[in-house]
Amino acid sequence: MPELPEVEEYGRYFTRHALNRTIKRVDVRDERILGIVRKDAFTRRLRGRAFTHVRRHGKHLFVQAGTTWLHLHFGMTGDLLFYRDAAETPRFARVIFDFNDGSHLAFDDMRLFGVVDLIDDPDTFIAEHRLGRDPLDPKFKAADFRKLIAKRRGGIKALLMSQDFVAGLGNLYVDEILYETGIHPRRSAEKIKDLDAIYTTMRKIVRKPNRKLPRDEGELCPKCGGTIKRAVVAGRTTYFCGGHQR
DNA sequence: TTCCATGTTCCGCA
DNA sequence: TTGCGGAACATGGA
Repeated sequence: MPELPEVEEYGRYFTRHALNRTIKRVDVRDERILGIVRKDAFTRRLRGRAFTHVRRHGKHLFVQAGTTWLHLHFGMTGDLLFYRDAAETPRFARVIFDFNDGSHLAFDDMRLFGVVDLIDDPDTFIAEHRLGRDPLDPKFKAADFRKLIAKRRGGIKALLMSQDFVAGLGNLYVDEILYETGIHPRRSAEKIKDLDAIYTTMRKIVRKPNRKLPRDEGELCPKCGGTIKRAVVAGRTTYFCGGHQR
């Protein structure tokens, strides 16, 4: 379930379990999960090393291992699992790291939309892929958000989901932000007055998701009693309240 | 069997 | 140049 808050949690999970253990063996079970790097290079460059430091930007996780960085993207169904007993190997493990102490870390991904790769430098990656600011970055202020949005036009939902605008928001959290702020997902960004409310709500939800938006068409809105509607906006199934979201 | 899925990218069109 | 809709990717679950 990977949007920013989930990827942040994977980062903490990685830090808690898989740092500073020597990598004894790298098992690439399905090469389709790899990005640029080929299987033999991937294995060779990590074997004997240890992961030392985890960094996240938007939905991307970067883990330092000597002079290289492991890059993880979770796609729709990516997951991370640390375990000691090989019998616990998850069903769709695509890459498994075996550590010297007998423990394992698996990247599990049923649909294979995720990516496991090696990169030289996260900052270069972020720049090259034109990723926007991370909502959890303490230096990302309301004034920065206002400046950014002033340069853009188009529907607010599509904009908030654009990783080059702000990195890390996906379908569910954008719906949540618009529900909380009472904004219709198709409203033009340039017509929104209260940008600070979006900024504040975005930061709040990404820190502590509340998942209050009902995801059933026809249900009554707990906020205003309006009817929950379902539509396709920016190419994604969207739930919003026909009552208070304008 | 059919539809749908918390993501990204590429293409054609306006 | 920007934004948008649609399709593609791969696979299982309801």
